[in-house]
Amino acid sequence: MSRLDASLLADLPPFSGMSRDALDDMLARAVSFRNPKDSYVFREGEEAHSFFLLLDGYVRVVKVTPDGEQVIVRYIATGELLGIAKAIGRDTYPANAVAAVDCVLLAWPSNSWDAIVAAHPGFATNTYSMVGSRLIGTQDRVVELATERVEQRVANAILSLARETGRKTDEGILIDFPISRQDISEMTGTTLHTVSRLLSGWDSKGWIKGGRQKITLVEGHKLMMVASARD
Amino acid sequence: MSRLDASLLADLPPFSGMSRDALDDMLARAVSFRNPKDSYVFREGEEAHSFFLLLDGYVRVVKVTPDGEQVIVRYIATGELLGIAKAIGRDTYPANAVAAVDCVLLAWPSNSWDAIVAAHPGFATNTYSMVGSRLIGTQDRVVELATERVEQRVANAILSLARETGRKTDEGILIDFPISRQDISEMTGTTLHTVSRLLSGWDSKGWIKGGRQKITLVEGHKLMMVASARD
DNA sequence: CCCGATCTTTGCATTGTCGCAAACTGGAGA
DNA sequence: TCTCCAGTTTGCGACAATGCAAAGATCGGG
Repeated sequence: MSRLDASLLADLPPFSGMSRDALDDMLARAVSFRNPKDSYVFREGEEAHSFFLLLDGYVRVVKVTPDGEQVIVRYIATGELLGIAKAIGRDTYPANAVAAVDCVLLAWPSNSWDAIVAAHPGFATNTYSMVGSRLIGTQDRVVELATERVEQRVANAILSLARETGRKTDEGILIDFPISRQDISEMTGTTLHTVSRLLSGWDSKGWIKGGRQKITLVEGHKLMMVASARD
Repeated sequence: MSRLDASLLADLPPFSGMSRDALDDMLARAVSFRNPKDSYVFREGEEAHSFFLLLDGYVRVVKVTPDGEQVIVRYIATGELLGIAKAIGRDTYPANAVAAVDCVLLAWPSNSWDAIVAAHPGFATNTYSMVGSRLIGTQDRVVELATERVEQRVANAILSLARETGRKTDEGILIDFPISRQDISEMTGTTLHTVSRLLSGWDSKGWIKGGRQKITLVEGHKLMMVASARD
């Protein structure tokens, strides 16, 4: 296992406002490991033995319906926490977490949650407000699914992905991990066919640049027009 | 203002596990008031001066889209907390809360949140796990909107309302507050017309009994069949 | 370097749901 | 009791999105 330094954590939102000593203490309680692309970090229903910090990579949080359809609940980006079941009074994970690329994670045993919270109230506060942000974000998603048409939802999904995980290239803003038409459809509640039709339409207008498991946002403002179109 | 007794709170989930003294202390910090039907408890964007416990009645939590469409995010039933912005690191309310019937509420000033949490860690834990349940419930709602058809979503909405707020009558389980077809449509992301068509269809089959702002669930298992129909 | 698996595109028929319009109904208030 | 209004029902045409099917493109591995 590689050596880890507190400076790794210092700039990450979950640890903001914490002293160097506190970070050392947090690190001392954690173990680091890797998850290759497409492997599970945890599975829905599984006992929540650990909670995690994503040190590098991207993780997809996925729910599966009784008849096998997949829905992507959210993407976790580098520096975010995941699997914090204990913080919300659960002892099993409520969804599946899959590495979207090769990932590096830090894991803390769930049974150390109370001790960590007691020792680091700032960490607790940060975590609870993150849960709150996710709740609000998920509610916004409900509003979106309830009121907007597919075209707008797909435009919004691409804009958020570009915003949260985008990397600037000379063509535009590239979404930083492999993402298929199918993935976009599972984020927006539609089919890969419809997504493909929309994306190739925008591609031919030059608003985005598509590729195999790749999307580059070229003209963000055009997509914003689509996303907020009144009709 | 009427006299309030700690026994009012003792059985409510947010206060479970708390001592009588602790409940007295909580009560001492709160003020009670009434909200007539259709009045706002708080509005989206407003500074979160207080958080609330619903002592009696039902409250609708509503979001409004840029073009004026309404979405009902959730119903708050008697005994639940609402407006706990401070618990999730916010200082404005993220949605509107409207009394669905005449309501009685208890309010605590938001700036006493930290003191209350420090004095009553059990209350804090209960609150955080409630936030977690709401997050998980909202995620389930996303999955539902993304994968199920209108018919199934409407069936599910009625089943949950009956489960959470139902009152047994001789005809079946009556939803305990006035609820219009429009309300159901705002919960399920459809139009009042489609809801009306579905309900009158089920009514003529005897599965439910409709009325003006009234729904009675007669044959729950039939609706469960609809809700989980593969096609 | 070529093959096969995976991902993407596109055409066409079908349909679930909406949007509009109009008639109906029940209950509250005068 | 009558009136009025908000809420409900229902018909019908329109269309967004799906489902199915098949071809095309791209990448990784042998």
